[in-house]
Amino acid sequence: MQSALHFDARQAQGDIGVHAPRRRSLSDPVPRRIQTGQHLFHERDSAHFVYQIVSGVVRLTRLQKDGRRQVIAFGFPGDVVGLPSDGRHTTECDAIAPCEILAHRCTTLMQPELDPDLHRFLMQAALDEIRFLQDHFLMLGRRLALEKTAAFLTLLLDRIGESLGAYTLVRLPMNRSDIADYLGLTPETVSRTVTELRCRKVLALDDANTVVVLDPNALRDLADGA
Amino acid sequence: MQSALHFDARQAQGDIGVHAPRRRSLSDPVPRRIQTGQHLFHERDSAHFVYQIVSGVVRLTRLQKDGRRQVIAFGFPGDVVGLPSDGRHTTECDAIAPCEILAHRCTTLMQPELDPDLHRFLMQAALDEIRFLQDHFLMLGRRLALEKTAAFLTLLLDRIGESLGAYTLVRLPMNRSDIADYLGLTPETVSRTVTELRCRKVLALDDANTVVVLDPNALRDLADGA
DNA sequence: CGGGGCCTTGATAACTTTCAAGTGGAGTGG
DNA sequence: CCACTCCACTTGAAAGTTATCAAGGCCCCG
Repeated sequence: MQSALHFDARQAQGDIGVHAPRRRSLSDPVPRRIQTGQHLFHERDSAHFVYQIVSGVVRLTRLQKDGRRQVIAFGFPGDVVGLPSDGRHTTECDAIAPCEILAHRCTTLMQPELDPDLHRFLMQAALDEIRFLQDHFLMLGRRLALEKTAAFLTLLLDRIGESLGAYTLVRLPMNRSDIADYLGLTPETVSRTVTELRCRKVLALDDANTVVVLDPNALRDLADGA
Repeated sequence: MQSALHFDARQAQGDIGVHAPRRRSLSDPVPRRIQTGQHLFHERDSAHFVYQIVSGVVRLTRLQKDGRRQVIAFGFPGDVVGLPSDGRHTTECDAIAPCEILAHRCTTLMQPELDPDLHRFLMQAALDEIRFLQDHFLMLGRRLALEKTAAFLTLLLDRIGESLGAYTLVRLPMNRSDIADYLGLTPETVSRTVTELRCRKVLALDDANTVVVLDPNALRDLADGA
């Protein structure tokens, strides 16, 4: 247990909504800092805020009756997470890296007049989220673990790749289990697949969570089923 | 080829937007009728309308480079389909049963003042769509074909089941390939799985597309991994 | 009556999961 | 500074599940 570290969403919402200074957008004036492992919200929580990731990475998950877990998405800088349905959050959300996060009032979703600019921003975020979730289907729908993993790494490459001379560095903020639960595989299979990609000289690993993409084109081809 | 039957979205949009009488909502005054096999829109089409299904069923798909197809969703009465990202449709959409459909102008998405009620309706539709897509993940993420198929049939049971005395009738508007492409399986595996459910007395089939759910609880248990 | 599409079923191959063991690095305490 | 522990990752072997390839049945329709 790490109750001392546990981030109480209701408490935080109180802080933000009641005590924090406000700007025209009714948003956090400055990003809130969140530590690894802390929760932003839980599934079925009454949703008072949506969250915009400024830095860091969060993990959105759904828990199943039988205890298994599905990772719905990872939230990277620029993403908006916590969009509610029927006034409630639809997933768990916790940080897998230290984050800076802006909170925006949910009321703006259904009341454009409160903040027209923010409202438009959130509408666009919702529409983009739909497209992104559809993209995720193409990954889960792929048949082979190699294709799924290559598609996932391609996504990260485009999203958080850091140029490293001729190659590109991808720092994985999530562990093998997270990737497995995102792709519908087991951690062992993910591990084996990464090993296979390394043997094919598509990747090199500095350590388990630091990937160097040696051959981006080969990676994309594998992702597309070549 | 069935070019005579092919529904040209741009043509239809012209009809709706320019010639059709308008109401306060800028929507179709009466539902437009669509026949099986006709397209509402294609992936990457510039999006001028979103569509509300009044009756019938549509199929939302994404095509892959290698020719494979992922069924993203089926649109049933009450659903809104065609929500755009970056002003473009993100999937193919065609009817798999005769449909009545209302078209709503996309401009309302980003300009609440054009029709506040419709705007709120569409925002809610977008948020609901996000939750629904997340639900779909739990199906695709399941490990066994039996669990996936049971989860899918449970969804249809709740959505379009028709009470039939002690049992519930589910008329499948889609074929085995559609189900397979929705669940990330092959048509053969879907067929075998349905046969298995029939052997277990969970289902009975009138014909291949007419399912009688004999034991809904068993179906739900299987869907949850029991 | 013939053709085509869809569904079903069978046999085999390919793939992934499961179970188990071993490796290595980070953090802790002596 | 070193030994120890823990945890994540990796690797191996066997079992289980699904895909693939192939064939047959059924129904609708021309």
